[in-house]
Amino acid sequence: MGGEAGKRPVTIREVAERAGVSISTVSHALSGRRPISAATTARVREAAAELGYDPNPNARSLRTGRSGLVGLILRPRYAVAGTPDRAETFNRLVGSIATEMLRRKTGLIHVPDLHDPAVASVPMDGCIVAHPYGGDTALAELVGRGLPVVTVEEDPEQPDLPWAVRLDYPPVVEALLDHLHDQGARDVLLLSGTEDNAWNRRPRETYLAWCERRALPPRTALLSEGLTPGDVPELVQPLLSGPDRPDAIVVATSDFAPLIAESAAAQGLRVPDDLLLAALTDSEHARTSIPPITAMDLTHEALAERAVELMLARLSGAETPDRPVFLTPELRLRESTQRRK
Amino acid sequence: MGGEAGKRPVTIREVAERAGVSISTVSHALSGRRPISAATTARVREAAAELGYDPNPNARSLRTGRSGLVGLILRPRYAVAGTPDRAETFNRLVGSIATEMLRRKTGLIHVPDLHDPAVASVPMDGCIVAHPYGGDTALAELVGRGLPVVTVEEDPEQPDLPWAVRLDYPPVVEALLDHLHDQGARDVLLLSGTEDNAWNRRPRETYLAWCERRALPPRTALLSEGLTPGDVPELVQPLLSGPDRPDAIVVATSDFAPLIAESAAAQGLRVPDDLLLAALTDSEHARTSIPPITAMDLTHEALAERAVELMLARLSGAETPDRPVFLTPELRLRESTQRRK
DNA sequence: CTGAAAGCGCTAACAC
DNA sequence: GTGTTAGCGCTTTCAG
Repeated sequence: MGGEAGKRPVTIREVAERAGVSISTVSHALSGRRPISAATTARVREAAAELGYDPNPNARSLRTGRSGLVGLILRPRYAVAGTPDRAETFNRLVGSIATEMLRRKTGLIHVPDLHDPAVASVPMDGCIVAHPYGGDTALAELVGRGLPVVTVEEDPEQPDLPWAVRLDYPPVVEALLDHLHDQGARDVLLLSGTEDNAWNRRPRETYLAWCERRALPPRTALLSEGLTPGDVPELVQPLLSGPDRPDAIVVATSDFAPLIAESAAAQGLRVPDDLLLAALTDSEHARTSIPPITAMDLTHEALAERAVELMLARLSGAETPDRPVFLTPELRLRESTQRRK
Repeated sequence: MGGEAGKRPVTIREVAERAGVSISTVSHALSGRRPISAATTARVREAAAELGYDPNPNARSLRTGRSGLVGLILRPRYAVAGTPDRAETFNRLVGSIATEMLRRKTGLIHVPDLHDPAVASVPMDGCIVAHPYGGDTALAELVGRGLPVVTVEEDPEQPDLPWAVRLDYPPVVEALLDHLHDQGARDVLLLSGTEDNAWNRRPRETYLAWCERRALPPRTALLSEGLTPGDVPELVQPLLSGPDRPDAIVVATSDFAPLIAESAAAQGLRVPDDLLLAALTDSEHARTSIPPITAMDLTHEALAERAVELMLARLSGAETPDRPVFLTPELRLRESTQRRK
């Protein structure tokens, strides 16, 4: 207790002096890494407590080569730049990872900027990279440094890196498309995001394959995740007008789904009667929109739990697994894809 | 690129050898902290790039005494132990702080456990402590170490510490109580949480003062934030039965509000007709409950922004402010307190 | 069971 | 403009 801000921290040397022993004895008494007599240990502990000694983590890490800290890098640009609304996905993943790390009593560092030399680099023993891009540069950089990395979702160019937690999109996306087809959709438009990550790539691949199998012409377009809500209607408007308008839309970014529903309404199209609508991530917007919008829940809490587990296993020297961990997203069917009979 | 995991990191010494200069020249060429000829600088940069040199952050911090990292400690127990549902508040604050720190290009560390000696301590230049308890031990510990601390909400026992972002509860809680009174409530029950922090203390104080001013008998009870949803109904049931049941309830934890509405319904009481209901923090549960529940939004995004701003100012040597920063929570009036005429 | 001393990689005085 | 060197605080040999 007590003590004013800015005062010099207590060092091991001071503890040693006070306890009347050498600094190595202090180190060993406190760490228990070699036998020290009970009496000495007690004296050292007492001195340390009285002085309020707290070992300097930098000195320790410099010596041992480990910091006990894990880094976290969230790749998608919009995660940081996005509006508060858009932040839900980000918050959910970050919050889950932080919670899981706290449970495991390991510090987590949000890595500010790997490439900017003006930004101090970060003392981490390993790093979780979430939603890497295809051929991700940050990922390559870390791996190049020899740092143990675990990814949340795979780098789509390196899908088989074993230290990863992946989402198994195909069955879920197919289930969604089949559902739309069952509801009568014959002209499904896919609006992907522009970030080149697994979340945009895999569902698109599945969609194209599905269209081919069903002998339906694929229709795709892009809608950047970074758009402001105000931009969406005018981009979507043209897609909804004309005789060849789609009868179903699957949009990646769920925050845009309600805006699409509104645009449709402005053209006299009702959801789900005239247009089926689904999103590839879940959010409050999707749930509370009227009508509620069918969405794929990426189960961030589960992703976080497994990623942390994998990272800590890797740091404890576990064997390289044969393949990534696969999790299945949850399809949340709601009114927006349920045609009233 | 390239390079396999586990290989020894490149040190400044190797860069110096490769560039054919001394290590101090490398240091200065890279940091620009003293004039080095353009030719030498170029050679050094090239050598560093070829080798994939990344300065060891521990060595640097040990030397300079600063890590460029800020810690974050979230005090409420339920923040970590809570259910995924309860995590919304936590996620929102953590996500906002992380986002804000990333914008400011400063690393953020979630501090795992300050007291557990088995947990490595953390190299932080300062620490944000969110929602401290009355006479908070972690806060005292950090201050005792001389570490610059900024709090999100105040330690209720030390309300005047200037390095804090506080919420100005009284006017908002009064507005809520007045609103309930306007809607006919004459017997308002306050269900506080059990965490001894500002969020529980301040509204309670305001409530008691308000009751006295209105000459109404105060009625309060506790409902721990850590309860599982299943526990709530049986605890609330007795409060809702009998002739002296309240005609309005203000419950701190917003996740419990819908459960209280259900308990009321089970006893034949409708919200808002027979019972007004409001919560002291906002959440998806409150917004999407039927009816939607009036709640106080703690504006975590704003809290985060100001706290980060304050911390970085403090670390840059800004003067101690005269008083804490005050923010006003937002009252979200919804159907649960709107009596149908 | 305890002490002395090397050295982790870096920055900043201090020479030249 | 560049090199040499001390030393940040700790853990860990190596001696005793």
